Amino acid sequence: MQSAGQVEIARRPLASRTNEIRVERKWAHSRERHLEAKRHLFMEGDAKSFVYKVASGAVCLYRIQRGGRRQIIEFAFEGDVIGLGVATAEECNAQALVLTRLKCIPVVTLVNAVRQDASVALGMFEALSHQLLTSRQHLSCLGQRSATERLATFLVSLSRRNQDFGRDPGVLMLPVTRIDIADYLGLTIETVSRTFSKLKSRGVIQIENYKTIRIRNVGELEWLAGG
Amino acid sequence: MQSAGQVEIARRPLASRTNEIRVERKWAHSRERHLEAKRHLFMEGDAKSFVYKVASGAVCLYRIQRGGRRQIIEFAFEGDVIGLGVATAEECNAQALVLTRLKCIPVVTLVNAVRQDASVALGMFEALSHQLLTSRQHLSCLGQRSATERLATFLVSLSRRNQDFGRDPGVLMLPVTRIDIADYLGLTIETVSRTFSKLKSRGVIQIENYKTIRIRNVGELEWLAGG
DNA sequence: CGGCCAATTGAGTGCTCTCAAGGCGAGTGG
DNA sequence: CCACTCGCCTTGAGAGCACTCAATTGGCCG
Repeated sequence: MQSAGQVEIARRPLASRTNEIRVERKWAHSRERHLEAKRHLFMEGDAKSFVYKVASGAVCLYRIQRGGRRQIIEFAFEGDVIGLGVATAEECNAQALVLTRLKCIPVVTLVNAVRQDASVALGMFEALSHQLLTSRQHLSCLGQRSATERLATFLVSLSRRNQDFGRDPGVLMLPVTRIDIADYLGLTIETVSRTFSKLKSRGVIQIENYKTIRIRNVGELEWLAGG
Repeated sequence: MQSAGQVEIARRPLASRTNEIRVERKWAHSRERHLEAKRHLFMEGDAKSFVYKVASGAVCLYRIQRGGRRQIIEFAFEGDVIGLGVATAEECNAQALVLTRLKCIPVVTLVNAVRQDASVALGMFEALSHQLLTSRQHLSCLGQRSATERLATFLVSLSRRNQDFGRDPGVLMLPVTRIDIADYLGLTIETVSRTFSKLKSRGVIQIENYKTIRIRNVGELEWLAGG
């Protein structure tokens, strides 16, 4: 299906360190904005005027469905980009979960930067590409997994994120309520709560308090999360 | 939150007719490949060597989970792009559902084109952006909706696609089996079948044969699909 | 006609949801 | 310091929807 040469070149595809640096510079020089917990960054249908990057805190992207049920599409934590895409209007709502600092680049500025500098374009492409992957993984999770597996998957992803940021992967400080978790995992708050209890009684986790979870058996948690 | 000027400029964002034309030219000059039904285009983990566009036929992108269950991430029909993203390896499996013709551009070629021509980059960005939107909509569907609503959503999306391609939106020629639908909607084949029967008995659809569905009550189908 | 595959239908189970009550912790006021 | 309240979480009981297992039907092809 392909020669060794093609594979070789494919190993350094659109992504690269250079892009990252150029893009980082853009973010570094951008304006910063603070958002209190529960405040909305934007609502579905708003004209898309900025692209954001979470500097600290946490934001959730969600959509409301008929019947008033809420689906959280994604949690955006430190380093995550929000609002990328070619649409002229926002496609979902964005709400801060806790006090959050955001880097903001006006779409106008970004479009110009993208036209002038291919590296910036590729940097954005990378970010978008990563979001697509995340979204598809989440999709698989919702389509196939039980409540226990979904929650385990969520906890493992938080643990991995801790590790990536040099924090203790064994202690999870949940920046979210049970309701948020439920809406993210496509469950009800009661099921999430029961599932936490089940994991606790199985000795997989320990619940220090509502917002702090200690992982006692990483192996089993990861097994439940499915690999 | 923004001035009128910003909104004005935001109305012609990264997407544009020019990009489309430049990108179309790329596709037009690309190599074509034929794939018989059930054949795989690529498997998860394969080195990413081409980006594809469906010229005719249908492809499904799927992942296998522990326990052997399959989640279909996306159906790719005529005009849809497959394999975009910065990863060096394929992230899911791609299998032809029927005899399919594909346009292929080597990743190497694409990367060069992207570096030289910002329009091509933006065209790819658009495609990726669209895929993200689709994926998120599908995610919401799986997270929140009942079997009936999910199937209705699927049928409505097929109907819309028919309309977009100038075909009769009232007659759906399913290029997929019940199993495919089940794996796409996160249901079992029996539930899909029962749901078809329910829609039939409610007079919403008419089942000409397994592969041909006639919509008898668009309004109710769209209502079930949730808007 | 018989074999095969896909789809349908039925019966029973189980996981998650709904509805409802109770517990925990923080903040407030007497 | 304690009682009260409020928000968030937990736990319980029962119902319902989708799943599992199993049998049957329908269409296609040799």
